[in-house]
Amino acid sequence: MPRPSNTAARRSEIVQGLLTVMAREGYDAASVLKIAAAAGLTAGLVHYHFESKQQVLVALVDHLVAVVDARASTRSASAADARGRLHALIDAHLALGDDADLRAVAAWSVVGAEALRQAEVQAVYRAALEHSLARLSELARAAIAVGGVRPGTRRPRLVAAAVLAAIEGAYRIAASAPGLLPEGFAAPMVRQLADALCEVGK
Amino acid sequence: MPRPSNTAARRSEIVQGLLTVMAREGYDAASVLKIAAAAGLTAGLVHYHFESKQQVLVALVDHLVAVVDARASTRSASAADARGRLHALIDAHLALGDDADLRAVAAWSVVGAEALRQAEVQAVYRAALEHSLARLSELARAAIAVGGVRPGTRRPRLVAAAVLAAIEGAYRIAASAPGLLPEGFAAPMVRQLADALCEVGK
Amino acid sequence: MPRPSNTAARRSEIVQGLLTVMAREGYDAASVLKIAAAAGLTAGLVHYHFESKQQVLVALVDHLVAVVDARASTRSASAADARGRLHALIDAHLALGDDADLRAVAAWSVVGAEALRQAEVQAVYRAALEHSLARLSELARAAIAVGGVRPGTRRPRLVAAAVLAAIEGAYRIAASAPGLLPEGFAAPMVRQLADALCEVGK
Amino acid sequence: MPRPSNTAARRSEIVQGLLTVMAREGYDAASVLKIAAAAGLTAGLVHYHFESKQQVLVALVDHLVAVVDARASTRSASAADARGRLHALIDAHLALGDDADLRAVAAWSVVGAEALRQAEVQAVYRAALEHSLARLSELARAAIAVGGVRPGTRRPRLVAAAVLAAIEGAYRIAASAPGLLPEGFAAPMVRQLADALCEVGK
DNA sequence: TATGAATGAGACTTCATTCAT
DNA sequence: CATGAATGAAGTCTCATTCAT
Repeated sequence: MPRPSNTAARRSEIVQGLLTVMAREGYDAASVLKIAAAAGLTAGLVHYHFESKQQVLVALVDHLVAVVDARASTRSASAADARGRLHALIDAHLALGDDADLRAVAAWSVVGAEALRQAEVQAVYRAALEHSLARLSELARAAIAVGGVRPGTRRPRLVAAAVLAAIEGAYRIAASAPGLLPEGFAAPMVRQLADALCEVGK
Repeated sequence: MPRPSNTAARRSEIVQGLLTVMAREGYDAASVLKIAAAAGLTAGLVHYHFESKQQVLVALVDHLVAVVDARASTRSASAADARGRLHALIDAHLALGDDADLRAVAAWSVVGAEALRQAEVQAVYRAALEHSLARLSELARAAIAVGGVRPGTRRPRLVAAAVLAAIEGAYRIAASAPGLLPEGFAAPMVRQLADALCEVGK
Repeated sequence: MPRPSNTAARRSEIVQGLLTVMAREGYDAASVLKIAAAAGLTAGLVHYHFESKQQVLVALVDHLVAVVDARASTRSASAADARGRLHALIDAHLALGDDADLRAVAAWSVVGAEALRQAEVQAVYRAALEHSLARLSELARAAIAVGGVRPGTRRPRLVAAAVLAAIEGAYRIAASAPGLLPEGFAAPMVRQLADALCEVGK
Repeated sequence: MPRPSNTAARRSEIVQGLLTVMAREGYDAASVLKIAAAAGLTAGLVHYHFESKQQVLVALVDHLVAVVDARASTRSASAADARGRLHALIDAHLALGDDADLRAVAAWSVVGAEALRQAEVQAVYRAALEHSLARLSELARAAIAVGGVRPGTRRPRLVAAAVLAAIEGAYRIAASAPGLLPEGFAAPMVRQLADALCEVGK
């Protein structure tokens, strides 16, 4: 009679531990000992559930992407039109409502830097950006098309790229220069940016 | 007769060493030994010219900011109008003409992550962003004002923030997900973004 | 009705697991996890059947000795004379017919090194050598005695020691410098060595 | 003005440290900390002078081979004839005069076991055996040739192999089953073995 | 100024062993 | 009997920093 595994739960706890520590101190300073302590576990156990510290980071990236995806689905459902869905996607990325979000933003900032060095992290980071870019492109196309115009493929892609860059930049600024932009400023800013570029594109 | 001091030159070499290594491997992995080797020096000498490794990083940030500033001055001089000067500033940030630029972009990406942990780095990183933000604001105001309109203070600030976020985001994407956006895409994209927001603001 | 115990079978599987892993990676690198995996079991189970990893090693030594003994009995039975029985004992040690033998040779090599550190292993290793030495002595005496001569006690002991050393050395060379001596070279070599020393001793 | 390097001396001290500890506890148990302590140094310094623990082992093998070679040269010089030179080479290997020799024997025993696992160690161990084998072959040929006989190539090679195996085996037995053979027994035993095989070969 | 040896702390990781289930 | 989660110690190695020369 096999004992029920608690691996999934433990892995999740460990990922949260990394999220917490990494948001505060970066990846290298997030020692396995600190990660474990933040999760209320021992260091050895981290390596029982993960092959290496790097694998914890990869799992964390997966988690962060999943959270944004889930938020996007929820918000998108209650949007009235294409422009509304574009805004919903932007908001899903830039929602900074609570502590958890702030930690996630800081962590995402670190992930980008870590992608420079670790091939596997770069792959998953890049995949996340590609995913966002594709969805943004699609929504931008629909938003521009409103009113019967049939946009080409270039304009939506430019809008998507601009929105994605602004989102990533807003993350960075919020995490690394806190208070430089007023709280709650990011989402409306990027929405206006998207609107302006869509408008001009018509 | 005392030897002439070569401290300034040595400091500059060391900063370049950090730039090179950090662009490739991040800050923590940029050991003093590697930095020294990249500069053709020995590890001990780094600590003769800098109090700590962190001080080298601070010096590097200063250097990166100075390079962008110098480039902005040059380009701005040959601009015809307010919009041209805004474009010049954007281009100064996003010029990615050669290897040195690519290394600088990657390094700047790492600086942002390091700002999360080191108060002194955060201060200088933040100061750099504030500096850019102020100049962008000013130029945006002038660009919007063209035609006799007198914009308020909010709109230019929003344009500046959007441009700054897009620039920082473009850095990140170029460094951490190379090839995701086509080469040479960033500068025109941000220029169009700025134009669109200025236009709508009129 | 209690389940019939499978302890004996399990212990044997575990010993085989250690044999396999140790031949490849040495004793320290043969972690309990690897031993268990090689036997298709789990790590916890190893400690249910053995008090410690060291006890598995002791059991392995017993196993290796038993295998050689059994082989010696078989071969000795079909030998015509004293010299033939001496050759049979040599062959029993140096038979390297299949993979199992090669693993055993490598493992025995590691056992010798481990005997340096672990008193209990040294005791059982030494007992095995004493056992071989005694039998070799006895057979050497009989071989020398052929023709009516009555050898003293020194000569047979020297022959036995030389044969034993050559056997142990052949193990070592076969395991740690594979291919240095041609395959199948060891047994005839030691037989000739034994013959020559017996001859001279007459 | 370059400071004089003490690296050579330090490396030698570290190698001696490994020799001491390894003779007592084997290779895996010879932690870098213990090696350093045995040499009166700190653990970090070991890695300053050696790339890895394995490299210390390789250096130790080189050292052990060099010691035997030097001893062989000395003894060989005062030998009267071919047989004498063969005896000198045997004695050079099996001299067990002092503590240093005993440690060396135990260490060599461990080296053989380690050669099973580490390719680089195997290479250097094998090279050492090949070197000995070639010299033994040559001397055996000369010893057999005494009296005008011209031996083939097979017989000397067999003598050399037997002698080498007996030497390696004697090492093993001396190290791992101390006292099993009387002290000072090994060298005469192998000399007689060599003589007997040469005699028969004529 | 410059070198390179030296230190000591701390990082990641592995592992024998225990134990609740 | 068997599993697999959990622990705690220990191991190798890296590194910023110091200092005699």
